Amino acid sequence: MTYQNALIALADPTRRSVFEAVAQQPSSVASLAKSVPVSRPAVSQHLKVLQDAQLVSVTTAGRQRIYSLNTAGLEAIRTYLNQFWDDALGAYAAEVHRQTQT
Amino acid sequence: MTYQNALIALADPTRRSVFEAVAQQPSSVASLAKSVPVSRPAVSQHLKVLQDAQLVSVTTAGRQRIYSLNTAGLEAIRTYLNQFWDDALGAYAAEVHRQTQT
DNA sequence: CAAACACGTAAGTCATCACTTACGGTAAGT
DNA sequence: ACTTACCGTAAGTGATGACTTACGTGTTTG
Repeated sequence: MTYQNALIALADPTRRSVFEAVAQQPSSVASLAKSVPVSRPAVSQHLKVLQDAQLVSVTTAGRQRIYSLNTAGLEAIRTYLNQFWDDALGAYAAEVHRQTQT
Repeated sequence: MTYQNALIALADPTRRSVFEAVAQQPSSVASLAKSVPVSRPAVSQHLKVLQDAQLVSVTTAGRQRIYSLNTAGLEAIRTYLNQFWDDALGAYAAEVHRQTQT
């Protein structure tokens, strides 16, 4: 369920930039807003989407909100993608079998 | 460059359904259109996006176009995501180091 | 050669979404 | 207490994109 949100979250370029910045180093919202060509509220909205997708986590520190990487969303995508590697192997085996049937 | 297109391609639900159907079994366009609640031209458009993202490949067979799984797009996403696991490990190590500094 | 099939593409429509400004609420500084 | 800093949310706008119908191209069949 969450891998769908994670894929949608990482599809947008600026939201992906925000995510990459958070992954490199836990940061506040204002700090993240400086590394991206959009307004601070826009960054907040992106962070909400990333949080729903379990790609980032928050911790309140005084009047700051420190966002950090959450691997749960990444794990969700990875397990989803692994399924297709099995499909690829199956298809390859089937092809080999077909070629062998002279 | 292609991992961005791959993420965008897999973000849409119906396009993801088309991709999953192709991964399970190489199919023609008309065949795929039956497994999804949209028109045949819509499926064609989705397949174009998937092909640009190197998630599917085509091979012409008579008047049919057989689409099959292409692991290149999947590989692109995987290597992109792996980078963040390294980030997570680095952040964890830094945290351990901080906790150790009494 | 004509008819039918499989498919891609063009053009247009409608909804979703990314972004902005404006506002309210909480925590720190003076 | 008053001001300043940090942040989330509401409302509105513009653009992107997913979908439809209509049409053109190439391939098989009668």
